[in-house]
Amino acid sequence: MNSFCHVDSPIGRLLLTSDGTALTGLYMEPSRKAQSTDGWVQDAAVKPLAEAVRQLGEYFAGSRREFDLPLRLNGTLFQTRVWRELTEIPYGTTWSYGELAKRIDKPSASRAVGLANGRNPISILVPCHRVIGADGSLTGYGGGLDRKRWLLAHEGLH
Amino acid sequence: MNSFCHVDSPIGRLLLTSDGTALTGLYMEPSRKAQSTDGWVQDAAVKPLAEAVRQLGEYFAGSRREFDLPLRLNGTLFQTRVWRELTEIPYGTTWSYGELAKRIDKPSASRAVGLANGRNPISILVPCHRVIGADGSLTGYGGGLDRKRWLLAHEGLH
DNA sequence: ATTCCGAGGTCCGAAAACGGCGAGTATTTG
DNA sequence: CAAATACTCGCCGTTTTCGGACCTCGGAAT
Repeated sequence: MNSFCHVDSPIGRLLLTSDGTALTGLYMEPSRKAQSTDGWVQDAAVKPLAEAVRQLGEYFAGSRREFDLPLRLNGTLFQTRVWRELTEIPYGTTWSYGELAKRIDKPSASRAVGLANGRNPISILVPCHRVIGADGSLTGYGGGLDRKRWLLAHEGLH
Repeated sequence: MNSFCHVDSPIGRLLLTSDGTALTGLYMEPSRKAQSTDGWVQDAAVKPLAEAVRQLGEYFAGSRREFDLPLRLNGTLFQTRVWRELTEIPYGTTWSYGELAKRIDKPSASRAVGLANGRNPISILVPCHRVIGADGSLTGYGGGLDRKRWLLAHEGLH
């Protein structure tokens, strides 16, 4: 049973989704890639949703640097490898797309990494905002570069 | 919840599947198009399965000529039209692929009908064995021509 | 800084291949 | 001469394949 809920944050309202046992999505609104919730149930009491809301509150308050929550990442083999690797980037740290590519043994797939990055279904918790260009430029972000900048600044960078 | 069960018959062991409310498949074993039952539950007590087993017993015993059971047919628009039309063919009767094609208002799609026929997920209950070539030849059958021959003979033909 | 090009995974549309056919001609048989 | 086979070709929904385009890059050359 799929459920969802919303939560407000310094970077706008967030949409969280869950299959009941794990968190399956975290989308920023408004955003082009708005997830459709047709036929889903709005229920903030679902365990993964409630837990995510709590940890996000602590993250934005500055008292939490790591998340501990079951995530379910649905994607191609390559995408899930990228997304899992993303969760290895420490708080307040940035990697380049190329570094991430090397980490998953595809040293020349940095551009494909960017593509997979853009498909990340769980923003913030899977910290795709911590990946920037090799020259230090932010290059892009699903929720808009402003939010990427905000998140990195919030983690003490720049 | 998907469940399945097996039943023996004069033409070999049959695999039956159900989504809990209707019958979703009937496959002959061994067969190339063996359905995978990964993650499914073996439970012959599920209503549609138990009912199908009972009616199949009567069919093979010769005391039943029509089936009465909820079926769920998953396929393309064209396929479901073909499969539904198949259930209109009376016991002990054969149609040609071309006749069936005319019946669904696609008089020149006899070859496509053959294709859809081969994809029939519920053998016997959706009697694709009652369709033969315009010249009377059996032409083909998912479970093998021997079984097609047997079924037609069982229904008093040839 | 800017431009150029090669890299690789994914998506999308077009095109071709693939059959459980059938009708119409050829070719073979008694 | 029939009548039974054999071949050819058009038929059409589905599946598979293939070729480009796209993109949150990076390094080398201007």
